Amino acid sequence: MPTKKRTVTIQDVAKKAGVSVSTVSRVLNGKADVAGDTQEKILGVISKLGYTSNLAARSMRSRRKDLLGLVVPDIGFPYSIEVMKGINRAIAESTFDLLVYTMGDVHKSGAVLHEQHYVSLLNNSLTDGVIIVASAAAEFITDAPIIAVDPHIVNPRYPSVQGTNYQGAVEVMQYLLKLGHERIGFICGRPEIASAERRLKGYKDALKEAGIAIDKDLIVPGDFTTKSGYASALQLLNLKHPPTAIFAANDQSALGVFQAAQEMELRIPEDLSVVGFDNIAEAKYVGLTTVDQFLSEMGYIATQMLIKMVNHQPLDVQVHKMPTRLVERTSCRALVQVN
Amino acid sequence: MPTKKRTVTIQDVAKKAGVSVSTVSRVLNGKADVAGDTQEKILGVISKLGYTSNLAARSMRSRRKDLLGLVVPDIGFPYSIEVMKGINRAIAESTFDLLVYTMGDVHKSGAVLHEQHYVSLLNNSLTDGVIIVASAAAEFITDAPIIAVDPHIVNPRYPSVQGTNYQGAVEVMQYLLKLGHERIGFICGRPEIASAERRLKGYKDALKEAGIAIDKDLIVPGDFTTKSGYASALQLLNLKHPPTAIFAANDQSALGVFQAAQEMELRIPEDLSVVGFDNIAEAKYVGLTTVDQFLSEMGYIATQMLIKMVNHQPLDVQVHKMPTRLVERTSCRALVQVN
DNA sequence: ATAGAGAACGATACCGGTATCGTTACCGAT
DNA sequence: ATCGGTAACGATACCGGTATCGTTCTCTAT
Repeated sequence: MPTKKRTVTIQDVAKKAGVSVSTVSRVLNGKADVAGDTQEKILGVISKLGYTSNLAARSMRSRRKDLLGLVVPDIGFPYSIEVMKGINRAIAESTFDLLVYTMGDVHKSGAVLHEQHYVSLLNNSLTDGVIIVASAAAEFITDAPIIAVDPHIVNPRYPSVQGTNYQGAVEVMQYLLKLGHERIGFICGRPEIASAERRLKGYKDALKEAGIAIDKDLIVPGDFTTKSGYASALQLLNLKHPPTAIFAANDQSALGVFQAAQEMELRIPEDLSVVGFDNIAEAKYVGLTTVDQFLSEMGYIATQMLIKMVNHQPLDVQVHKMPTRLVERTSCRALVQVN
Repeated sequence: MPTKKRTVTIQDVAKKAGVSVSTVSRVLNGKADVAGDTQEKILGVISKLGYTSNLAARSMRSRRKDLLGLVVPDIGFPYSIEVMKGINRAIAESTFDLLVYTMGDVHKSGAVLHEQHYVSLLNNSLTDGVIIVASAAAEFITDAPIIAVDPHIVNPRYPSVQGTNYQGAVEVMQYLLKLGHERIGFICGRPEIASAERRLKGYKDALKEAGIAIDKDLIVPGDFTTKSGYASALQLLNLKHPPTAIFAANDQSALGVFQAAQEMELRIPEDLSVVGFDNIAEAKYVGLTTVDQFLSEMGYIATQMLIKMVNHQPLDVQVHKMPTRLVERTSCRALVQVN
């Protein structure tokens, strides 16, 4: 065990170089007021001592940190991953770095509280601005740049990037109806989340539009997980009049439908048509027809908007609506002749 | 635009509650020396004002932060994602939170420099310890708990969790040899990375062991990306004597082999056998036979080891070797009768 | 020669917390 | 009545940087 070496501070550098801390700080921040040879000497000492500045100390005094924060419920979710890819890309193109705060498990108790805590933690401490993904947190924050991707509530007090969940769901239904399906099951998302509610409404409205009565048995609960998708699919498929098609509120639960179908020895799409929502990476591999809501792009745009806010530039729009696109793969079958 | 509200500080809370900052701090940290009603009043003020403590300020003075840092090259990589899942799990079980630092793009210039910078940034500023994933950074760090997952160099000066890359590669080769393959192509990983080198050595040694001469044409370069896997696969498949099987240094490049095969209208496994390494999520969907090196578990164990280090508990081992397991799926075909 | 300007650098306050030590009030014991 | 002990709380130094202002020195213009 090596002796506990104290970390090198700016004081050490100043002493070693025979100058004041002020001068070292000036060199570190590229200010003009330093003679050429002094600067060289200080830089030499810095690299010799292996000095790196203390983020905490710096961010206390100076406003600008060139750092953006990201609060995400669960890093492991495919959904989060897609969004993060886009954020990553925007970060790589910018002068900012990224600090991700995660709470490990959304479902653990007090997660929302934690979430709020972290947002303000990042917010008034370390970062210039914060991106919140799929959350209701930070409703009380007013004093710093914040942007939400797919917020849980419809009209947050801060800017956001949202998918066109309603329109996307309607398109799915029109597609299934065109294929001749009339008994279409719907696996809900978490009811407290705005996007889940929008998709359900799209499902219902499209049926009404087509003159088909809504059968309550065909609408089953869910919480966006594969597990719940599996359970709900079983429920649907064991109905006396099971649906010919299932529309799951997201791809993760659609994957659960695949599991259930396999277990009941139903082939997709021959015996059952399935559509999801999100277009996560896995969807491609299982041939799931779904709605691409360009999650990565949402992350990308949100980051760019946040950077604008940090730089005190005006935003073109407070709410950026991201269009959706139906991605037709091999999980649906036509029951009628389609032109 | 709302007026720039100053963030609420401990001073504000103290003033509002009619006590000193010391007392507020005591309440925040759960110290005993506070009267019951005083505590209640302060807690009331805190929630009324929506106060949250400034991480930067706190971590400057107090040694313990209950926060672990993670430096990861690219959040979007399936490899990183798997490791992070395990870390996430360990974090959820612990009292620590996690701060992830990413630089967006490994391939952007100066990334290694950035990486080192971030490590020490987190290290001596914000976190109690740091996990480094797949990197050569932090060679110069000596003064704080650090652990590496799959480090780029063989013997880092700090503890690490490593896969048994050599053994895993040997097993793959023995498997392919048993299936009757003799012309086996190898797509390399990034040569500067220790694990890539170990896998290559496993490939060569297994061939030697089987008495098969090494054909240099069958060993092609790569850099762990799907793109390079695609290009290298084309190179192999256009050989005068193309291989009957390709062993890619990781799953990502194996995915590139799939692309190349599809383009050349070769069926897998009928016309070409493919094996990867890592067992990322995608591998399951395409039926890729690969080596599971339990990335998630590696992240989990590394986190637990780091927590021990932070708590000044002794480590059982400095280098935790994680065994590998061949996952047989549908991307390989037997050329001979196998008992 | 002297004033004024500007370059180069130092001294110090300050950011928002925590750690340490000091102070006050109140209690029972001598 | 005086004292010692303890509970409750306040005052202040300090963490490691940056921002601000002041100081010193040189050089040029008058």
